[in-house]
Amino acid sequence: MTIETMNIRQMCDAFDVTPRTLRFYEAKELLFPIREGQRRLFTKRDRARLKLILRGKRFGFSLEEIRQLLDLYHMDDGQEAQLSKTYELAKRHLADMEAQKAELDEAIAELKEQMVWGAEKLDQLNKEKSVAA
Amino acid sequence: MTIETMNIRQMCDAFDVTPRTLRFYEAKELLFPIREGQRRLFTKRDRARLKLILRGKRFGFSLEEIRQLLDLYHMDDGQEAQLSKTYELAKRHLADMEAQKAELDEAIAELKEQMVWGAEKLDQLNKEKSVAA
DNA sequence: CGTTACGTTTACGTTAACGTCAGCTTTACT
DNA sequence: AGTAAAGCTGACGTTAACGTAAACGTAACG
Repeated sequence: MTIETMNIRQMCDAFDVTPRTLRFYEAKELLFPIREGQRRLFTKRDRARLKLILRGKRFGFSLEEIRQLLDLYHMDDGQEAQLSKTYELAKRHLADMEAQKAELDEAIAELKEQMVWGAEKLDQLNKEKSVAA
Repeated sequence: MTIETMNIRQMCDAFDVTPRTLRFYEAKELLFPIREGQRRLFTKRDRARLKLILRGKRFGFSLEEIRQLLDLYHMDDGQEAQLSKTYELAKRHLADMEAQKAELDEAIAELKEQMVWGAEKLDQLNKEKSVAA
């Protein structure tokens, strides 16, 4: 069975972030650890959110953008008031990500081409060297 | 026939950036516009580089990382000294981008799933409304 | 019971990537 | 010649996302 809650150190080790980062995310209302006295306890929900946060960052979204998106993933059945708004936001992000994917594919192709060129050049240099030897 | 060189305003309009940005990139040695008196003239080479810069930024690379990568694209046949180093760097970036692509695919799939859930919820809310009417 | 380890709050510091503004040239009209 | 437009060079300001350090709490260990 997996641990229900984690302290700050366990979180840091699990996700490779600093305590400062976790406190910062809490201050920005991206995470909501519960308190045991004054210590923070991070729940399964916090861990799911953190995973999404870190992923979002890798794709170049700001913490504020991510915060809004998290609502879609953690919308409890109570407050569907903003659901429609959140849904629109998600649609925009999805479009964003798909555009990013298309461009990424192109960039990868181009870089590969350049590297073929580079490999040829390197090969050529090595041949010259072995002739000189 | 395409224009050989562009002034700063034409560049800004073409790439949707500010003059400050172009001067900043020059200061950081990412661009090397020639001078006509004190005015900058951006060549075809500068335009190619700027395109790569902006693309790199969208993938979350820092300007410094991008600056180093640009060497691979604009290595003239003279200074192949650093070619091998640059090649290694490009390999790392390529791996980076392919990892990013894999994760992006996953993220897109997950977000889509969430949106299906959201769509169902929205549908449900609309039905309740029309019953009430 | 002292101290070591882990955690907390508060607050100022830092870096990247520009924005903004002042003051000066140069070019383009009229 | 006068002046408006476009560009230039500093130089200081700004925002996001943390880093870092001080000063304190508390819980367990020897």
